[in-house]
Amino acid sequence: MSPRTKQQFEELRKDRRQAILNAALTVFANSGYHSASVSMIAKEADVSKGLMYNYFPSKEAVLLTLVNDLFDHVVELLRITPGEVLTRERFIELIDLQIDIAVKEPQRWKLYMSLAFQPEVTPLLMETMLPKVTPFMMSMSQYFHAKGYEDPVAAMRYFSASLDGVQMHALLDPDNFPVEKVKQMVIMQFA
Amino acid sequence: MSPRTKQQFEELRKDRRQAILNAALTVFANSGYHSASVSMIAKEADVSKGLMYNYFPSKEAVLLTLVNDLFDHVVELLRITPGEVLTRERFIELIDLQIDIAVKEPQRWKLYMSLAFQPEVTPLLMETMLPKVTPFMMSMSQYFHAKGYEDPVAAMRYFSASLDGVQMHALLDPDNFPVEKVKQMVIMQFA
DNA sequence: ATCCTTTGACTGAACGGTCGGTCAATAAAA
DNA sequence: TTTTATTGACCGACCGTTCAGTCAAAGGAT
Repeated sequence: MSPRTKQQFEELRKDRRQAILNAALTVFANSGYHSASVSMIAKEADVSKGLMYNYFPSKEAVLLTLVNDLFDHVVELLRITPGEVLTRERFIELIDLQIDIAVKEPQRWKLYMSLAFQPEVTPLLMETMLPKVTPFMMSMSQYFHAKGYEDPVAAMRYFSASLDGVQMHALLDPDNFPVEKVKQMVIMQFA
Repeated sequence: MSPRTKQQFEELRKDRRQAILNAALTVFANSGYHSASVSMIAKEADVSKGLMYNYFPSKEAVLLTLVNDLFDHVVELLRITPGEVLTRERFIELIDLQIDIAVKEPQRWKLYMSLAFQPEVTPLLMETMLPKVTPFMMSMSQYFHAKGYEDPVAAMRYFSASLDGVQMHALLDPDNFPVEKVKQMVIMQFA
């Protein structure tokens, strides 16, 4: 009744699935979500177009999977526990990690940034993003509160806006943007 | 032997052209450049699809015109003269103006931001942008140099990254982002 | 007044091409 | 034979773009 074992199939599917995701990330990051075609992704993944639809129900589903994986990756990297109280060292480490993500994984981060202003995907983006970043936000404003800022929430918003700006510029001009120096300035200012 | 006068035609064309540009800005800002179709723009402008091509050679040309107009608008608003030496008041005014652009003209600025990560248009964008923003950059780093920063260029890059981040967040969450408070914090920090 | 000619803005059907998505047929393994 | 991954021809929809033709307006001629 069963040719290959369930396990064999599962492993096969897992690998193929990942190959497709990797290819999609590359193509999306290089061409942008809308300009990237399913055929391009299939070719990049060395797979037929049809097979894509055996693994994902739609092009959009591929995108959402990628974004979800990205957020999970970030959460795991930062290891923020809800309600965590930040020491100065921890705060500095978080700045360091956050900026490094953009530098070390430009593809993933470019994709994420490029979606921020694509109105038809932004709601879906926010939906999966918000619950995962709120603990981070909370700890941040708590940190600023402890530092004596009169409006910790505003400080937190300014801080995270600055961080995003730095990531953005680091991505758009990776050869000239002085990441390390800027990182030090961010730390000087906020920590 | 003569139909409408030259002048009549010119005025007519000027109005229609602007109507098309306004419609295009709306549609581009709401749907993003790639998702927006020429038909959508035509409908928004109350004009036939064909007429669009009487006024602009291509969809891309419409976009480039919009972007160019935006930059001219910004240059005129900031009134930076090449080589200008900034006083503290002037520097503060520039911060104020820059952030206000994003708040007061969200459509235009959203469009501009959404293009930053659309790889096939970015080169064209940079081409028309760079010569117009370099005077600004120069004056900035000169200001930081005068303030005694040891690396004025890095400071300038950090500063403009922060500004972009603030504009970005102000656009993405206009209802909750505390623009005025953040503006004061930017001034406190950099001026 | 009435025609007639000339102009260029304007329309909408149509074009070649590409898109996301489907599906019948096949390959391969047990 | 059964099961499941895999293929690529194929579909309808829509894309940006083109173009043959329509139309209102204005002035000269009658």
